[in-house]
Amino acid sequence: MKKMSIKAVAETLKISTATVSYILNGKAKEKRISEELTKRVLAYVEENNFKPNHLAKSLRTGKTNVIGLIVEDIADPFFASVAGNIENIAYENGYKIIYSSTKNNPVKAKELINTFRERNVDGYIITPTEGLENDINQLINSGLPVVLFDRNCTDIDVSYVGMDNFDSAYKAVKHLISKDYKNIALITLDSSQAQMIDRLLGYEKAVYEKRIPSIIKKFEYSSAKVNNITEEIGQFLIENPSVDALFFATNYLAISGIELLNRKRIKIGKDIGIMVFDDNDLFRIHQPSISAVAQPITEMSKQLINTLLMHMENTDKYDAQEYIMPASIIIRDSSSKEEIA
Amino acid sequence: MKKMSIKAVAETLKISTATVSYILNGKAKEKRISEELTKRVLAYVEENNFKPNHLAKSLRTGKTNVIGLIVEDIADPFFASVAGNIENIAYENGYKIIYSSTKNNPVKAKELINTFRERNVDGYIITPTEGLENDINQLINSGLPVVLFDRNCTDIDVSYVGMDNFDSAYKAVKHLISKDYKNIALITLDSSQAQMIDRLLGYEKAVYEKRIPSIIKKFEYSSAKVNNITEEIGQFLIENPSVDALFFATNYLAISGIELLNRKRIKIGKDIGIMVFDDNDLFRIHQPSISAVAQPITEMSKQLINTLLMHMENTDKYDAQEYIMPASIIIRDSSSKEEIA
DNA sequence: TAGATTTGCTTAATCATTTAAGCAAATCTA
DNA sequence: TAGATTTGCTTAAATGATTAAGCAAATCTA
Repeated sequence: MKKMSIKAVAETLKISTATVSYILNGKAKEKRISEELTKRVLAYVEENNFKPNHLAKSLRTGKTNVIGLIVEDIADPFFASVAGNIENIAYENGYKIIYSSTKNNPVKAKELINTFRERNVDGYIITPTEGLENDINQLINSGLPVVLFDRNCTDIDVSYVGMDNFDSAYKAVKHLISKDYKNIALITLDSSQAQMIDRLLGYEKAVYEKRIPSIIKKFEYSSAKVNNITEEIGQFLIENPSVDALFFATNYLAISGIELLNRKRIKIGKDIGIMVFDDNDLFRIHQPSISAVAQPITEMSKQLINTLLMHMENTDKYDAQEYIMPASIIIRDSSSKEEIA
Repeated sequence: MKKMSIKAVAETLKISTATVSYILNGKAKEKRISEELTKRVLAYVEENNFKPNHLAKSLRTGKTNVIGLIVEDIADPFFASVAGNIENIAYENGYKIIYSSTKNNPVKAKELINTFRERNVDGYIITPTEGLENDINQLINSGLPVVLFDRNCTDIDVSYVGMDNFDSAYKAVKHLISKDYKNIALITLDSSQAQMIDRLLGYEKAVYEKRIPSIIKKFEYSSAKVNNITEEIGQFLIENPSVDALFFATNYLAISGIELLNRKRIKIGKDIGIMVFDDNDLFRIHQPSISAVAQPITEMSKQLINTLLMHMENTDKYDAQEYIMPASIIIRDSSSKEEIA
């Protein structure tokens, strides 16, 4: 079986490549190719299972039908779940996805944007690291479709899909307060990322309102190795014995924290209240179950890919859009002092 | 800033495109380009941050530097973790990864292989569905590098990276037996996939050896919606009251099972022993913690990508290789009847 | 029936690279 | 010093598509 190309097809059918190309691209009518020939070509192509070379097509048209997905870490359940959700809609629309993880490293993030540009991806979905504003602006100024998610970049007119971190943090802490916890510590990252700042501000609004102390423990992102976190949280609890509830600003901080509490036999719920940002199976199954702020992953993913597809279809007019989705506070055992049977 | 190309570079430097191309591809010496000109070109290219068009390069050379990753579900923690692990090594070697999920649907899997072929990916990493033998054979016969993982295809001479499902299932069940559980049920999928069959055979070897009953509950993969599973397991336990331990053949079956046991207030460890295939954070953090067969994800991922890279570098000689990695049985609270403090 | 229009294609440029083959000038050889 | 070799490049074909422009034959118009 010799290698097929439009040229080869044209030669065997004794017509020109242009004709074949027009027919394959559904422009037969428009280009006044006779119905008879159109049928003949389509039949031959079908029969021989010929597919035009995608690279040549991309080279000529400048479209690769590839979407670049740049997340903090593809192995993280939250991002993996988003990846799984956007995949369907992307594939239905003829797009493939190429992914990569920044590990929150701005240098790596910049590199990734550059390699994706070199690869001529048609659109970008990005969870930006700090200091990525310029690079993202360059994409936009080059007319490339971009949608940010999970965390926004301030001062850039770019589409964004995320959730209301401020409000959901506020509500989550208010829930803890309503359950009579009075010394609620926020366990978070030392980060200037918008979503982290919003979570912190939501926490502070809730504690200030009720005039209870603001107790904040910040971790360096770089030192975020699980072992360290577990121990540092232990140390923190020893130094702050009054603390009666913990509000974790991220998933993995919470996992380390829960591990510590279990190890120390501190009773979650009864001895210490827990609330976590970003739900996952683990928190639902844990005994006692862990209250969490659940991001609307499915809805966010849909909005994300649809917004990007919209941008890719209208590259002429640029119209950045923001979607701030509401989170739901899932109340479970860990935020109630009542004894669990 | 006008659009750059090798042609544009050549024109401004008043030399030919061939010269520029040779220099950029490190063939200056070989092609006897003077050192002076080489430096001049490299300096110009560096200064103007010129990168040759990847599509044109791919079209000409037939290499895209893209790896196709086809897994059951990218949102599954196990596959997400593998995706994260292979990413690094792939990127270091100049490869990007495009992923997609089969959802265990053979039709979709075939389609994916075809679209990846159309996209001219340089190599394939695949967790095959059932009935994918022909498609994989076609890839191999076309000289395309393929590595399977997680589950093998019988009767195909193809590279494979996986773990010893038979032996680890056997050991896991033997551990339960040693803890004095006498009616151990296997909760698995109704699947003809090699890894599932091996897990079943490992289970059966262990129970036959000790002359204890073989009790097997099989789920249709298609019916694998979380709610159903939870209820069906409940029903199964009612119908088989003698069962005193559960060995879950997959991750998500276990999650549903644990959810049910917790809901029914059946004490894990004490009332019923638990062992799970495929460890994850959840099982470590759960109270009581859940014993699991842990796949060596990092090692497998490394082997996977390195084997593929090896194949991609030696497309002339084909030499299929199998790596069966040992799993570790992680013994936690759930497989011991001792009371947990 | 002559000119205009429509039909049904084809020609050839273009996208941006790689690479075999070629060729003049410089240098070597004997 | 004439022929051979080496140096340092260039020419041009090829990769496989898309698409504006063109062109002969058929049909319409008045």
